[in-house]
Amino acid sequence: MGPRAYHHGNLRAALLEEAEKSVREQGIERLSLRELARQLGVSHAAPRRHFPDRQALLYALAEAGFTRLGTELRRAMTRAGEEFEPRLQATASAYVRFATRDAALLDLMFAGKHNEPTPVVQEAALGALSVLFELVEQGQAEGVLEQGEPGRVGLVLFATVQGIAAVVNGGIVDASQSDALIADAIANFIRGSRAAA
Amino acid sequence: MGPRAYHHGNLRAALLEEAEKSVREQGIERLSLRELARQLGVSHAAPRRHFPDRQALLYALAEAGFTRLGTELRRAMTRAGEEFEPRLQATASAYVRFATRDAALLDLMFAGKHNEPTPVVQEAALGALSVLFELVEQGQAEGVLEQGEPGRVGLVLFATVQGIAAVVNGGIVDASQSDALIADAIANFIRGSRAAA
DNA sequence: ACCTGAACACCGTTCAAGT
DNA sequence: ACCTGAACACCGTTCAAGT
Repeated sequence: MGPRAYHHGNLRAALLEEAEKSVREQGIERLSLRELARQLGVSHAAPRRHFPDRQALLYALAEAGFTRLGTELRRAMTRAGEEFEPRLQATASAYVRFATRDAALLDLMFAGKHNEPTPVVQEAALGALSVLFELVEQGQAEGVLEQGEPGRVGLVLFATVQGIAAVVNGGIVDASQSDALIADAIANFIRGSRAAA
Repeated sequence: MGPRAYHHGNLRAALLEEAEKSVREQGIERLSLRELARQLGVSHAAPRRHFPDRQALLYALAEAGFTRLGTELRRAMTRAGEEFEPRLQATASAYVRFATRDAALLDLMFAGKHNEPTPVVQEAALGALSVLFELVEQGQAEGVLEQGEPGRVGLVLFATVQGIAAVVNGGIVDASQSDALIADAIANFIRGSRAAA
């Protein structure tokens, strides 16, 4: 099961790996199938066996991105202990860290508007975001957050972390202020959704 | 001062207008300088007089986008009357409307991470976003929002509306639920930032 | 099954030259 | 000052052909 030579059965995985690196370093627009093929030592037509066109590669990248995001969020959540608020803070922090390190990939993952999302990407997205909804359920179970459909307040939470990521990535706020913004926004979210006691 | 023929002194404005339409209909990736030139009946090298390269055109589009966003936000705010909460709701609504109608342009405006923002774009952005900060100041003056630096809570507000826009544009939530999400998120923001009374 | 090489229609960018 | 036309180096995509 060890990795074989790239152009002997492992080309798909190699393409994804190289593409993810390229997107991180150069952005989506600069991602070139021909350049990828060159770096992996195959002909420019070889990728077509694994990805029928450029868009198919982008979809695969988005799916892999959601999978990785999900595992990073879950790890951050579990490492933060059992208490609700630190858990939420840590998870939001992990989200923004992902978004900052892979800004172009995040754009790709949530492109959604200009190239309709594949069902398989949709599913991967919901899997990653389920961590946030679990957190909301925990908060509700502990009586910290207001009751009601978890979906409603979960959506507000998701919008909150996504908004922080967008503001940081948009260059509106300096990266050094990122932690402070996370703390403010999450504290604000909790206060706003707090159970009436 | 009336509009002269496109290829006689008005090419720059014509390029911007046509490019904005193209970005709205086809997204940024499909925007082609050669195609634009074709549609306007000039040679493919003519745009170069007004925009040294493709990126320069994108920056100009972003700047124009922020200017338009600013006027739309301000109009929505003033039309909503004097009361704080309806004003905030209306302004957030206008923001999301802009984001929905010009999703690709919004991406371009906040690209920031992968092509560093020009100072002139930065300034246009701050001008548009100043509407949000004014709203925060009004809320503070009326004692509805907590005191403290308006920048801090203004940033949280901005992250909130940007997050709503991202969630709606990302296809996570159906467009029909968009109004409900806005109402929820803004109400949540106000509760979370409410003055301790 | 997987890859190659040539071909096609497109790009952005550059530059000498025209008016 | 503003635009043209040819040229260059790159794309994504297609397809017959190789192993």
